[in-house]
Amino acid sequence: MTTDTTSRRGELLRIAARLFAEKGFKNTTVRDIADAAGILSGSLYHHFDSKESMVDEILSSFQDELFGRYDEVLSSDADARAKIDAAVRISFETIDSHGHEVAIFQNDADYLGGFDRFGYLAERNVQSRQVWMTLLTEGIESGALRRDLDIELVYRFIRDTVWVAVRWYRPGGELSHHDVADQYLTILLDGIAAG
Amino acid sequence: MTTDTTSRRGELLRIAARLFAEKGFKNTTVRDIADAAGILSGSLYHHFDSKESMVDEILSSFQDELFGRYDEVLSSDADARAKIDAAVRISFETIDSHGHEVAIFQNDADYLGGFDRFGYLAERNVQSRQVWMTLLTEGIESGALRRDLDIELVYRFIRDTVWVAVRWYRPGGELSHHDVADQYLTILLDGIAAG
DNA sequence: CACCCTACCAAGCACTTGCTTGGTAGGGCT
DNA sequence: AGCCCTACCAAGCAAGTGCTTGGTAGGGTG
Repeated sequence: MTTDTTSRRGELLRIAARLFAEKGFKNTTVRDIADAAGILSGSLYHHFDSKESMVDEILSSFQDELFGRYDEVLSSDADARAKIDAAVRISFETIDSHGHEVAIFQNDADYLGGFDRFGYLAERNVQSRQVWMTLLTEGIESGALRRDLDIELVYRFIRDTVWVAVRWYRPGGELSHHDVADQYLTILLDGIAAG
Repeated sequence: MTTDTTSRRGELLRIAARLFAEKGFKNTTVRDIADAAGILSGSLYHHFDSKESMVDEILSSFQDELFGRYDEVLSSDADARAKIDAAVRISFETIDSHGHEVAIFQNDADYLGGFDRFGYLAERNVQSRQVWMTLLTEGIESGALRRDLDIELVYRFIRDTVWVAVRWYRPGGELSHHDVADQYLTILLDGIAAG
């Protein structure tokens, strides 16, 4: 046999991530994961402490990567509109490259947040809000964005719309993540009304 | 005792709907529902065939009501923009008045759709798409909406954004559903960019 | 009074769940 | 050859799951 030992663990995590994304964390059993990997459920515990620690590893490494990219945008010296543009594009790129992780976060963060070990999920939410509020405030003060909107609502609008696309976006489909981001930014910035 | 016999069933359904919305269908046990109602789990089966039939009843009656309202808008003689406006407002009103049902549909439709008895969920999705594509096509042809957008994408953005608000909107909070709809329609139609 | 009906209880069954335990195959290293 | 290490198997346990069964309290109706 000799499956590459260094990657077997990662392979199991990828399999688990796919199932968690498709069926939800609670609704995915360790036997589901083991079946998909061609082993028995008990054998998973040679690699991982628990089902929770699997999803923990999946989500935490994903979040670290994502917020690293946000930080790059925040600290860049582009103008407000360009930064908002960049932050939106990061989201759609992430849905393209890490769709499973995004789906798990979207669907199961509420449930997982109830456990101590997933406290960082709530922290990341706060952090995400700060990123966007900074960008939007910058946009309004620089005159790039209109002043007559509720900034809190605009934030929620963007956050929800951007991430919920994971429900229908499929990598390799007709529309690339660039296409989707282009269209979304057009709607967000200029609206769907004529003239 | 003598709890009003005609409403006891409905009361149990309301309790179940709240729990399904808060914790998800699969993650809500019949013991959770019974506890919240102050009875034993087995006693639920005097009123309902199964846990599935509870959520079935909750969702189907809700869907009937919702699509009845869409039909009214479609068959009205208002202009395209007014119809889109009305359809969006229906959604936020529904989130206000039937938040639990909307949440269940948003979170568990995928899972429930796997069972035969919930085939109407997929049908309703098709129907919803038709409603919106009709409205958007009408809007473009009448000149109310711009022609340079992917209509399929516009539909998805509207659908997702409108319903995902159930995640944060709370009836009786600072913002009424009218406020939210106003702001949302402004963003959707005219965008967030200045002048 | 006798009877019925609604709403419930008490107990438990069959199954699924996450996880544990003791053991094994087989490649690599000395 | 002897040994270790990684990856896995085989079996099963305790808790939790949806649901069933036989029974009961108590108000309403004839």
